[in-house]
Amino acid sequence: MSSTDRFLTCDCGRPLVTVDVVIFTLRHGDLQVLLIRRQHPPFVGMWAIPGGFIRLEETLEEAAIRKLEEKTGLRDVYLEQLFTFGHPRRDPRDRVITVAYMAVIPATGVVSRATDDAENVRWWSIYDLPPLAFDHGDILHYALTRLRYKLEYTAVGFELLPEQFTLTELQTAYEIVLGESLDKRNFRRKILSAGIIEPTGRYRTGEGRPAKLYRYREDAVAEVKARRLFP
Amino acid sequence: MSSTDRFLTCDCGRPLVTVDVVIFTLRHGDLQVLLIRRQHPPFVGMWAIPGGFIRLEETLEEAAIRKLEEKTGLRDVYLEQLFTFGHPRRDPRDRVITVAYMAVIPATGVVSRATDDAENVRWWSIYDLPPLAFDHGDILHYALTRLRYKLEYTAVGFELLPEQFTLTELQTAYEIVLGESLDKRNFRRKILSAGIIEPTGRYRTGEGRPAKLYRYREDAVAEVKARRLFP
DNA sequence: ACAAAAGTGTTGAGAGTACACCCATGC
DNA sequence: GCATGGGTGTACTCTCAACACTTTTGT
Repeated sequence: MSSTDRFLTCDCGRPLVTVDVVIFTLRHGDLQVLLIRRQHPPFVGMWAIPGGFIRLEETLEEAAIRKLEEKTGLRDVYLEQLFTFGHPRRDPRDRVITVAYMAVIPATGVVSRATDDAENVRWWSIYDLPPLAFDHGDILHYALTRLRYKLEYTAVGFELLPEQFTLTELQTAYEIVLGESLDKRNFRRKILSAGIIEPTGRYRTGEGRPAKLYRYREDAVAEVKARRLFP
Repeated sequence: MSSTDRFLTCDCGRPLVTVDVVIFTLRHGDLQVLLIRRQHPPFVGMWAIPGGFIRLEETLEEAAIRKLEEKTGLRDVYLEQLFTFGHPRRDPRDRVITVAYMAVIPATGVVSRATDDAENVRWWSIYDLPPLAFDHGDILHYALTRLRYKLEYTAVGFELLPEQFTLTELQTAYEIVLGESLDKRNFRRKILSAGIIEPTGRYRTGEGRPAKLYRYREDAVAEVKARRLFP
């Protein structure tokens, strides 16, 4: 069944249910989201959050994982249910309820499929978005609020970085998401005293003094997953 | 259309969507939730969170408000979307996705309709629940976690009390929800310095010294509503 | 006068904030 | 040797936690 057919085949009083996945990453020193240009009515040519109908035999999270993999080729990334949007006229064709998810993928997460069709699938700065279809502006606004919020009391910020990273890279990631600059000494003390990262023993060389590389501690990863509010 | 019909009339690949409303209140010095005994299969005789199908022309929040009023006769109470539960087999009959809400009503909120049918609609202690239908145990567990969590950084606790209240009543409400006792002096200092309540000038008399009555400040009420994460 | 609940201050520990210079490497 | 980014410590403020007695009323 094509997605368009769903709007034609039923008059039983049941709504349609979709998942939409806000995919955040860091690119070029900027917080970006993956959007898709719509090819079909309504809102042709406008940009939309990747999403689609849930299948009857999959959970909501499985649907979100499936959509995420279709667009990015990635699995096993941070994924969290955000909110369910269900205004009766958010889609002009039919009653469509969407369960919004947020995914956070590492800066180096090579996203091959996203560039297959660069005209219609691309990354956008969260601070400079194109016109958006449906209520997707609301969804993105909510996702950004939640991401910033969780950055302060969970370790979700680490999901934006590759497995090994320097403290400066971590601090820069925080600064980009929060949209404010942080004090280097205080940031380092706070992160290190939290005991959630450990040095790998390796160094990253480049211009200037080599920087010590860190990784998240295994048990800290477990703790982050536990903080996903549900399940 | 009766609720049972919905399970018979469609084979179009669309799920059913319900709202379930976890209604919290304080009764007899205990944190309680309103539950309904199921009269129809599945899970006959087990207890369930009040809920029902959304109508095509109402928002999700309107559906939750409607369900809340049907069961309690109350409007204009604190209501917040919690999480959407959508395991494919959470209802054995059909694919049913439920958007869970949490309502918090004052201890004195006279709930007339809840006692119309005291056999099948009653309050239960959150700490001593009967066998629950569907995944309603998970939903209640999540709701309690969220309520405790928000108690610490929002003013949702005030929703459990009538318009005027004493500081001891407020502290007791916090202690009941959190399941731990709090220091009287620290609690009072923290609440008063937050500047969200003000004395009414009246006193409650009873045994012992009369207690000063407080109310939430109007602008604090606005702030609480703003803290509902969405919309 | 006494029972019952309301109300009130101080101290110590830890967390957060502000702030400026030296260090190790590549070229 | 100099440009580049990495790495470090201290003092002040504020918040949080622990802790016990006095005040006001009704009977």
